[in-house]
Parts: sequence; structure tokens; C-alpha cells
Amino acid sequence: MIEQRFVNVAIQTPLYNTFDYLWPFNEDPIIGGRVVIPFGRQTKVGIILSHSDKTDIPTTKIKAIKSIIDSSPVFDKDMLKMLFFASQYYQHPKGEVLFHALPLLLREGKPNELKKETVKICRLIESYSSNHSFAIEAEQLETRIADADLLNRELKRAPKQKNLYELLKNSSFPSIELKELGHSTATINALKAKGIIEEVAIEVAPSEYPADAHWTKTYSGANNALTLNKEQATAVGVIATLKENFNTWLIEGITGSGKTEVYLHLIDTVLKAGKQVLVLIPEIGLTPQTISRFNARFSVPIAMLHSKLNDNARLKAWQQAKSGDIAIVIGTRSSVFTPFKNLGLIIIDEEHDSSYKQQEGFRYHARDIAITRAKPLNIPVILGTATPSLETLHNTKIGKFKLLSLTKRAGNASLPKQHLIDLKNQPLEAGLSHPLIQVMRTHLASNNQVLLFLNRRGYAPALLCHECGWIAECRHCEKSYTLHQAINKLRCHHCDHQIKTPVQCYSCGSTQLMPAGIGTEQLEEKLTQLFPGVPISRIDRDTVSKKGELEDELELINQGGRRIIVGTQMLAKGHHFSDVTLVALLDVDGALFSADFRSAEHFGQLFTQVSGRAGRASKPGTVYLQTHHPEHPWLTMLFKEGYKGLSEMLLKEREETLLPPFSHLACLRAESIQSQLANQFLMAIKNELKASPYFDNNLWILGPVPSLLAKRQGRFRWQLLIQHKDRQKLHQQLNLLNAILSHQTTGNKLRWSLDIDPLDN
DNA sequence: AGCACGCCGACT
DNA sequence: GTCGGCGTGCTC
Repeated sequence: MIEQRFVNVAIQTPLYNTFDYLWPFNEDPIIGGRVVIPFGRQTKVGIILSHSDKTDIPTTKIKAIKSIIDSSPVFDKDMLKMLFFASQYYQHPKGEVLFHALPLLLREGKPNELKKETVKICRLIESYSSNHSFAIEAEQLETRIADADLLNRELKRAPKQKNLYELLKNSSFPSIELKELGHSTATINALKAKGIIEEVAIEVAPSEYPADAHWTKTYSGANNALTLNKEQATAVGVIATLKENFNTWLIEGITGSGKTEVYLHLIDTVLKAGKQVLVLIPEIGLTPQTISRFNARFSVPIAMLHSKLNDNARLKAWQQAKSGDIAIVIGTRSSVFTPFKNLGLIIIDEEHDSSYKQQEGFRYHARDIAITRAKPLNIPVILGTATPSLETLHNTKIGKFKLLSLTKRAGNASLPKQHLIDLKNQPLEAGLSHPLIQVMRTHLASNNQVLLFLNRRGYAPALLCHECGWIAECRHCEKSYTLHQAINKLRCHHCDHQIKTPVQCYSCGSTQLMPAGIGTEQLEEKLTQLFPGVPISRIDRDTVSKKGELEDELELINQGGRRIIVGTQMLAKGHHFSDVTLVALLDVDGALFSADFRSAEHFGQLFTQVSGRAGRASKPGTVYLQTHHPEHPWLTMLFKEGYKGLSEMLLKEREETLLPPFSHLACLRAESIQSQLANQFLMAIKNELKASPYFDNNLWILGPVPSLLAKRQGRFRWQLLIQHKDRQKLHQQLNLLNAILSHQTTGNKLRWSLDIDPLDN
């Protein structure tokens, strides 16, 4: 009897099961390797998960693997295990999760080979090389010596050329990529002209470095490291001594306390141990300053994974991290799936940042994935932020994470002084109160810069009829259009719809249409009137949409070419302005009365981050906040005890109301063109769930309720909030929910998605 | 998600 | 007569 072999394969498809195939080859299947398979009428790429000599699938259905792509796995055991866990945790199909973790070219079945590169190198012309191991005949030896004498004479008055010649002669590499070593083209050309060296283009595979040139062998410590203060040194010391253990550390460091310097010192100790480092940063956090800071500090190969990288570069970084040729990977959310040969440390900067959560498809949280990855590797994870998320803070309290605080600002810079301006009954000029305008004048008069934060782009958030009260609304989203006066258009900020600004009211025909509310465009206009001749910079998605425009504008600001800076959310992160002495938040009242239970937390984080943009040792900063509710408890707490105090207060509230992190959430969302379909679908699901014999009565189901944005792009959106005090039990119920969902035939009239640990609700 | 099959309206 | 609309069902 002939032994049959079968393999279980994951395929990129929204199906929750994996598929068995006949293994028609003599060689053994490689777990985690890719294969080409027939799938329905299509041909697809699959990943082998396991193999066996039997299958439950009837033999008539079984098809054979078409071909083998990989001779070694694209995922190692740890990675596969982590991805299986993620698939289960986020209730997302295995195939989708696995393929999501691969670079695009590998998903498509392209070979996983290190692409050879053409490198221009210089080397000694044969007769001048001393690196021959074969026997040299006597007369050849004599000419060789003569050549050497000639060389010495010829290069006597050209020390740089001689230097280069000696380097090539004595180096363990017979050839060298010269630009890297800083030899001028003049030196190279001179030696070329003398017929001593030649320039050739050769093909090299990135991993074929001579073993002694690999960074693990050559790394001898960081360059230009700064001296740490006591707190920083303690943090580095504590983490470094435990770096062979899994631990999640929260470095809670106020703005300017030098978190990054702590990261850099720790990276140094990990690199010295020959291990690699993964640094995760928020979506817009990869500034040119960050890049140059890392490059200046570490003479090791570093990969920066940003959104504008092409597929080949992405694949190359993936391969080089996997082979161990790259020492440090710095990247956004998706970089958490980068494979490593010998990972020694994961750093997550600005841990509270919501861009770590994927908001569509496979809705993972990169911070939580990072922690699951680090555990079996027994390596530390470092979360750094001035404003920790309540989840993280809670984890430090229950001892799951270890807390390290940095409370001192570098160079003894003091924290900005904070003031509230009560807007009640105040006359306003484009949202600016007179006291604020006065303060601005004094700061500008002493030659300082002023930063105004207004989280609303455009001219005005609404266009209103003065006679009948009609508001111009996007019919796809049922939200008011934002007026963009410069382009004379009304734009919907929830979908891409835009129309020409109407001259007449659609309802009563009146021509008395007026902008309502203030956006950055209007604020900028007003400022040019209030402060004639003062150069203003407006930074929002409308003014700095193209790549590099933001950098150029920031450069201009830091050179002193701008005096007033107006900006949205974009300004809250990363960039520091050392000549800004006044920061003002113009209108944050919306955040105080939002329906989202995370609103207070996010507001506290935003306020703290924006405040941190200003001031330095010699020029202390001042922060003003305008509000109609100066007595609001969140503001009172924030001004009295800062984010620390606010977050403690909010944690207590969450505990009393049993909201995360004191319970766990999942959100089932549905949307449909038909107004009631999504609502009815969710109701039916809820009923079926409750009718199940496995239903847990401690599971709370809230809804169906309309989403915060109840209509978007012409679709009505509803949601079901699912909550349980116990994480494990929530997941048992989610498995049940998923079983119900998977036998649902919804067709294309309705779209649904399940979000575990949702951030927006 | 693809991709087929299948059953009803306006066209060279 | 048939081209093609998208409803439904399947993928080892």
C-alpha cells in the first residue's frame, strides 16, 4: 500500500478554516513554507501549517499541491504560534492574519531570495595585490618588489592615495566600497589614472558579507552618547540587568525628560550582546530628526519602515532583519510582524498613540502583539510615553507591567505655567479672547513664537442660513459640510464629497448664508488682521499635504521665519519648537462633552502633548486654555495635578462604571445602504446569541445602537457593544458569536466587522 | 474575497 | 434570439 501524505494549508481568504491538500512530492513538507495550490478555479499561494498521513476530507475533494515555493520557512515556530494566537484573539481568519504579516511580494508568491545587488567597488589591479595565496615564482616576486618600490616613490607626495593603497593592500577585504569610507573621488581617480586600482561593478548578495565585517562582530558601542541623569541611569540599569527576561516596562517620562536617551542606551547594551532591536513609533513619528539621531548614534545597519517605502525595499528589509544583517528596525504599526534572527528588545514609543491599533480588516493592536511576541523570546518590551493609556497604567498597578518614572526635564527646564481663560460672555475674534490676544502681543513683543492649537481645519465647520437656520449637510453622512473658503467649496470631512459653495439657501432661497464656527483657515485670516506684518504658519492637512512640505515648514519655523503657528492635531506629536513660549488651545469644549468614554483620556493626552511643545531651559513656556467650562472636573484636575492626577481619577471612574480596563469590550459593527437592515441584522444576531445554550448571562450586550457617526458614505451604521468582566469568558462568547456569524448569509447588502478591544465607540 | 452558475430585462 | 444584471453558493 502506498502511503499518502497530506498537508494543512492557510490561504488568503476570508474563510475561517484551513485546507487539506495531497502532498505529491518525495521531499518532506516544510512547516511555515509557501506552496502554490489550486483553490476553486483559482491558483493561490498557501502556507503549510502541518502535515499528516490522514485527512477528514473525502478523497474526491482533495486536490494536490501544485508546486513548492520555499526551501525554508517564511515563519519560524514562534512567529506561527504568535500569529495563531492573534487570529484567535482578534477573531480574524488564520489565512488573512498570516498573509498580513508578510511583505506584499511574498504574499504574491515571489521568491524569498536575497536579491543580488550591483555595488561599485574599487580594488587593486592584480599585479599590485599582495593577497595571493598561491606560490609566486621567483622572477615574478622580483618584479613585484620592484613594483612596490615604484609605488612607494610614486605615492610619497600623495599621502591620501598612499593611505588608500595601504588600506586595500592590508585589508581583509581585497576590495572596498569607497564612498562609505569617505575617500574622495579625487583620490580614487588619481590612483585609477596611475593604473594601481580599478573600479568594477560586482553582484553581491546582502548576506554574503565576510563574517568579520558583520555588525555583530564590528559593533563597539554607541557614538556621542549623552550623560544620563540619575533617573535615566536607574532606568537603564534596572532594565539592562533584566534584559534576558521577559518584562513589560512602562517608562513614564514627562516631555523633555529624555526618554529617547534611555532607549538609546538600552539599545546599545542589546547591540553589544549581538541582538537585534525593534522600535515601534506612531504613524507620523518618523521625523528626519529621529532618523539622523539613530544613524549618528549607531554605526550598524538600520532599516526605517515608513509608509512610502516600495515593495522591493520592504521585502529587502524583511529579509535582512530575518537573516540578522540588519541590527535595528524602526517602523510603524505593521513593523511588529518583522521577523528577526535574534531579537533582543522591543521599544514602543508613545505607547498611548491610537495609530498602533489597526482600524480595518485585521484589527490588531501593535503594542499587545509586541508583548505576545516578546514573551516566548524572553526579552523586554519598553513602553514609553508622557501620557500612558489607562490600560497600561492599570497594568502597572496590578503588577503586570513594571513602572519607571522620569520626572526631571533635561537642563533643568521648568514645566510650562498653565492658565485657564473663561470664555463666558467674552467677545471673541475668530475664537480668540481679548485676554489671549493681549498675552500673544507680549510674547511676540519679546521676540518669541506663539503656537495656537485648533483641531478644526477649513474656514468654518458649518454653513448656516441666517434667515431659516438651514445647515448645509452632506447627504451621504448627514453631517454638516466644512466651508473651505480659499477654494470656494464645501467639503465633507467624513467622506470625500465636496460641492461648490452655494450662494442661496437650499431650503428658503435666501442669500444670507453665513459661516458658523471657526476653523484654522479663518483663524489665520483673522490673525493677519490682528497682527499685521507678523509671519504666520498654518499647519494642517490642507496646507501640508505633500511629502516634505511639513518638514520644510517646520524648518522655516525653527529658523525663526514664522512667529505665529496655527495648527491642528498634526502639531501635537513629535515636533518641538524651542522658541515657542506661548501655547494656546482655543476650543476643546467639544472633548469635554463627547459620547465616547475615552474622550477624557484622549483630551488629557492631547493637552499634555500640546503643552509639551513649548519652552526650554532659558525660555520657560506658558500654556493657555480657553473654555466655557473652567469649573469642569477634568480641567480642574488636569490643572491641579496634571495628566497623572486626571488619569488616576478616570481610572477610578472606569472601575465604578465597569468600563475598560475593568472589563473587556468587543464591538460588532454593521452597515447597509438600506436604513434598517444593519439594525435588524444586529438584533437577529443578538437574539440568536442569547438563545444559545452556551450563552453566558454575565455577558452584557448593549445595542443595537447607531454608531457615533450614524451615517457615512451613504451607509447607515449600527453597532452592538459586547462586554464581559472576564477576558477569557468574553473570548468564549466571541467564539460562539463567530460561529453564529459564519453561517450567516448576508450577501452584499450588508457589511459587518468585529472589533476586539475597540478604541472608538 | 473571487469566481462560477443561474435566472430575468433591453438590445445589435 | 443573447448580452449582462447581480443574487447565491462554494472553495480542501
